[in-house]
Amino acid sequence: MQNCRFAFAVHVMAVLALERADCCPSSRLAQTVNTNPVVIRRLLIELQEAGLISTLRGPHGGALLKRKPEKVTLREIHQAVDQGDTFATHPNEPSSECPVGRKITKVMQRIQDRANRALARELEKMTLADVLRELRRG
Amino acid sequence: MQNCRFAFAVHVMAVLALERADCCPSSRLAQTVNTNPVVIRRLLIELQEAGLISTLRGPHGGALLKRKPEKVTLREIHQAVDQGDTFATHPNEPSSECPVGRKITKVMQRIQDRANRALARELEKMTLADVLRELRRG
DNA sequence: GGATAAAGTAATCAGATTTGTTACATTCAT
DNA sequence: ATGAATGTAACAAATCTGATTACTTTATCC
Repeated sequence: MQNCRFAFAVHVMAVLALERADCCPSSRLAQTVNTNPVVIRRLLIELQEAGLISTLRGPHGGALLKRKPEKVTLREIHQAVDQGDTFATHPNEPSSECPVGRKITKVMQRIQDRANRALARELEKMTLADVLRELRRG
Repeated sequence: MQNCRFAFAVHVMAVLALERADCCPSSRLAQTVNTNPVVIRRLLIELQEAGLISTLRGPHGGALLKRKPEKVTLREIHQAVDQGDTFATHPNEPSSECPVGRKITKVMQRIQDRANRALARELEKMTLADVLRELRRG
């Protein structure tokens, strides 16, 4: 399996959404996610660059949602922290002496693009507000 | 990025489709993919279990498509060799003392399911014959 | 029936990636 | 000034993954 940054990010965003206007320090976020504060801070930087949160230094600092949960799609969260492809391509250049090897990379790239777009379309349908709703229900 | 088994599998299946009725040994497949024959053989086992190919031992042995390329979807190839999820979940159990931590795993699982299904739907639309067509065109 | 060529398989290696950790610099409210 | 927080670099540890070696099993052909 792959990295868990998306899961961490959704978790963090959900906690921030519940906190509303209160700043939430990385130490607290780290506790509920059950990881190290530095891991969280690295994540916060990416969420910040994507314009989803802002952070404050100093006492009473921490992270803060910049938008209402209804206005944040899971696609944005995903792209913020996990900009890679859904699956990997050939690690070594395929043989150029084979008609398939010569062109497969380009064809695979097109398949990748379609897969990425399909995934993005689905994540676009879900917002942070939906996640909160599901958390309430169980 | 993740594993490249899907890319390898599509490559292998495309070569087998071009070979038609001829058996193709793992050594030849390994050459065009540019990897080790054992890597290919491990892949062939999975494709075989999925009912997409059959293999023969002994001299003039190798792998052989079981169906026409029009009847093989990329979804089948993907599921055969890459049955995992599109993204990973929390490596460590989230805190049960936080209302989010207590339920996030289940919610993430639902998100995963939707993402997996969306990906599968897209891959279902493409067949091995489509791949061959694109390989011919460039 | 022996030689040969292939798949099947187990064990291991090497490299890359990723998460977690420590330490420290920087910022800012009080 | 102090203290609490982020930002950040460096590194440790674990995991994953592709590649490799070596061997067994199976089947074909002479």
